[in-house]
Amino acid sequence: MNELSYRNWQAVQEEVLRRVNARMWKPGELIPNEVDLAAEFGCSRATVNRALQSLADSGLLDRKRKAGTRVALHPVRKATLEIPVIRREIEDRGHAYRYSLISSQMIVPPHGIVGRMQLRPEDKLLHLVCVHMADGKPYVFENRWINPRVVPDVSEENFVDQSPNEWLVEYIPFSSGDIRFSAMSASRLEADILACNEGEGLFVIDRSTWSGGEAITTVRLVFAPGYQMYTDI
Amino acid sequence: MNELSYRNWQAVQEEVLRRVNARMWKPGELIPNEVDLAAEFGCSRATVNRALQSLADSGLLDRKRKAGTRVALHPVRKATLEIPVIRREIEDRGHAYRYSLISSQMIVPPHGIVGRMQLRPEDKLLHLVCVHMADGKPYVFENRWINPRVVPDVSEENFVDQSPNEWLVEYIPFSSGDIRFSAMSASRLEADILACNEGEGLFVIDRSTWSGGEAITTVRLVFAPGYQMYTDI
DNA sequence: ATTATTTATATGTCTATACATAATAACGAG
DNA sequence: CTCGTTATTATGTATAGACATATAAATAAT
Repeated sequence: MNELSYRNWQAVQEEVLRRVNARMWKPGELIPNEVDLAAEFGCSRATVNRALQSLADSGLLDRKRKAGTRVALHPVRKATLEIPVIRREIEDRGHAYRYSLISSQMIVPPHGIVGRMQLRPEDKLLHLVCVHMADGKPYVFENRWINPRVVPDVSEENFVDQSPNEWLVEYIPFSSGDIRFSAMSASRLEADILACNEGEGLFVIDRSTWSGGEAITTVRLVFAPGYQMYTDI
Repeated sequence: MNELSYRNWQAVQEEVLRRVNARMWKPGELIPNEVDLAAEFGCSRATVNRALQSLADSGLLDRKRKAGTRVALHPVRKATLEIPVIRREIEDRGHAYRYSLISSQMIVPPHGIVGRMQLRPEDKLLHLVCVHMADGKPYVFENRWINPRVVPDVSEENFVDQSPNEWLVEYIPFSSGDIRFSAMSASRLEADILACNEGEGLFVIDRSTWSGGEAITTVRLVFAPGYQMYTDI
């Protein structure tokens, strides 16, 4: 049927994708094994492996040792969002960046934060409230808690010139965490800070960062109306 | 300093990660090339390559041919969101799924949709409005446009028993697209359908799907209050 | 000094081969 | 017929070696 050979993994991937889309290999079905595909495509098994593994990562295929490779029954779409440093995000969009610290205090956090960060009830955290602006207009409201037990240097920093967002990226190791996207209605506080109407729908990111077993920081970012997070799929 | 060898790519990756976190290799700095690292770690260059490539994918390293590999100056965090079929999302959370079609008509879409889907102005699309429910409570409001030129089978389907969300996943090839996350304030329409207050902040996903050069479908999903999208990072 | 050309080099990828590993399928004992 | 053991098999991954390719740096030409 096809005498051309697919000599690189991208070409193999495209051909596999084509066959899945053309329903030559239907959802749930087993596809030929790597050795056979390599023979058919005129390339090595490693090349087929690279192509199939990448498609499995993106959710189109399910692979299991010995069981073989199947077309995913419910292809879970994975959207990869890039979460940049806020300053960069604003500057990349061609706006002037400005940052302003609203408050900074070392206090015992409310119950919710203690739970989420798995702290002892009496632990004090650095609580920072600040706002990032694009061309002078409020862009995002940052409400952050930092654990000074994990980040001792944080005491020396006053966060007047540099935002905690940026400071942490620079001084804290690449670590694990979780992130939540949601929406909220602006309270009086958010409306004031973001210069919007009370009750308006706002995009929210809640993020916690961990180093080993300890919480480094928890932050809520509330974006001004109109904010969108975009990605290709 | 260290006589152990790192014989698999995960071990190499961990060691590289450790060195970056320990600031042995600082942000912006060039790290040794693959050949040298392979020699040091006692493994082959391919193994080092696998480890570094994976770290570059996750945003920790910047790699360029001839220029070498650097620790990223602004490590862009990438969050991978899984976008499941709505029915599955609801059922996985242990709730009873129900779906209800509100309206279905073949009409010329408004200007915004024509632009986004790059249609000719007179092209008619199938417009579907429906709601997905979890344990009888509104969960998400689906507002969808489908291009019958690309999906001819859509005319035979009435979408009473099966939601367009599910039908499309099943019958439409794996294809490219874009996705937008944002927030909105509930209008009268959303408030009625989602049984919430007018003006309430709601989480919104806008998604367009393309096959080759043609738009297949555009959908706006408006989620009931309290909805969160979660992922590990 | 500026621009075009060449060269050197680090990453990108393919190959063939080998062994590891998970998991199914076949087998055998009770 | 059921349960535990063994064999089989497809994927997972390591290796050495080779060539491809982008591009920074050096060199030559203008």
